[in-house]
Amino acid sequence: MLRLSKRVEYGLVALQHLAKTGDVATVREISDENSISYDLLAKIMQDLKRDGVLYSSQGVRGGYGLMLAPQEIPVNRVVGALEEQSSITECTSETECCSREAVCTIKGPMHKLQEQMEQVLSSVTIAQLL
Amino acid sequence: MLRLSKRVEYGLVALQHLAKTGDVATVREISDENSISYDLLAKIMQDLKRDGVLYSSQGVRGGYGLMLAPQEIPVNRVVGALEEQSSITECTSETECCSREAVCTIKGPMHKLQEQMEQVLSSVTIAQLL
DNA sequence: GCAAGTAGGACTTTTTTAGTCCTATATAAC
DNA sequence: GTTATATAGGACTAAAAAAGTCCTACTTGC
Ligand code: SF4
Ligand code: SF4
Repeated sequence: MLRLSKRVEYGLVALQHLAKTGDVATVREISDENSISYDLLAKIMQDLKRDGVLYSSQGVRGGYGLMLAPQEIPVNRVVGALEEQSSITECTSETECCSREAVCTIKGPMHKLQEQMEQVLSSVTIAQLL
Repeated sequence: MLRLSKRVEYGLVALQHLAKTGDVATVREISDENSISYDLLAKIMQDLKRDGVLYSSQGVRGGYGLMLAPQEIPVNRVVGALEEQSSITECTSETECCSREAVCTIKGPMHKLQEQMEQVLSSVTIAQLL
């Protein structure tokens, strides 16, 4: 369906929120203001932290903050951090692919298409969402 | 997951097949040569015909053929013909959207991203898969 | 000590995609 | 005009992925 998952969408919303306020925010704050499931967003924030886009501080008065400037966070980084697979087809590496690989005649072109998609996604940053 | 469905993938393979041979082919021929489920491909071909990309002739010695030159069939046309929804988010029209629309702050940017994706998809044609 | 936070495992539900099965209809060849 | 070979298409099942929920543990400022 060529659709971005809700995880990515929520992630972008959260990053936009942090970029806009320029301050630390708790998951609760972000989820409330944007009508996003708290539990779901909590996981997303953890993933973004793991990826190095966010830092966190635990305990009272804790929360999440941006590790990078908004213009340093391209959308494809968010996709990479939040989705298992972000390839346009089952083909990930040049070598292992789907069961039809032996007879497949579109693998090469698909990889090129993939690259172009990546480029679009990497050319847009959080700063452009403000 | 930002992934093209198998329907689109198989559709592209089939179109490539037709473009390569430049002749009419039956679903059986294409499905056999490319190890694609016959039933599944049959539906795909019907959809591509409905969209005007292919013509068909029924009965003995029938089959499917291209209605357009390979360079006149961009990938995004195939996507449009084979997938219900091809938008990057739930947002389709400018007006109706998801339940979070009232508080959503990324709708505009998402639409722009969508446009760029479309452009990539429309700039690659079947001719480039040969 | 306790309230406010993040960290994260395990799970259920829902939605989407992929794949199958069966029947009807058209037509060229004989 | 019968028959084999095609497309046309409805209905269904199975599998995979995404979305959402629930519960517990750990951290830390006050
Ligand atoms: S069909 Fe071809 S392009 Fe698609 S996943 Fe398989 S090998 Fe890759
Ligand atoms: S969250 Fe915003 S961009 Fe996403 S579907 Fe809802 S209204 Fe559209």
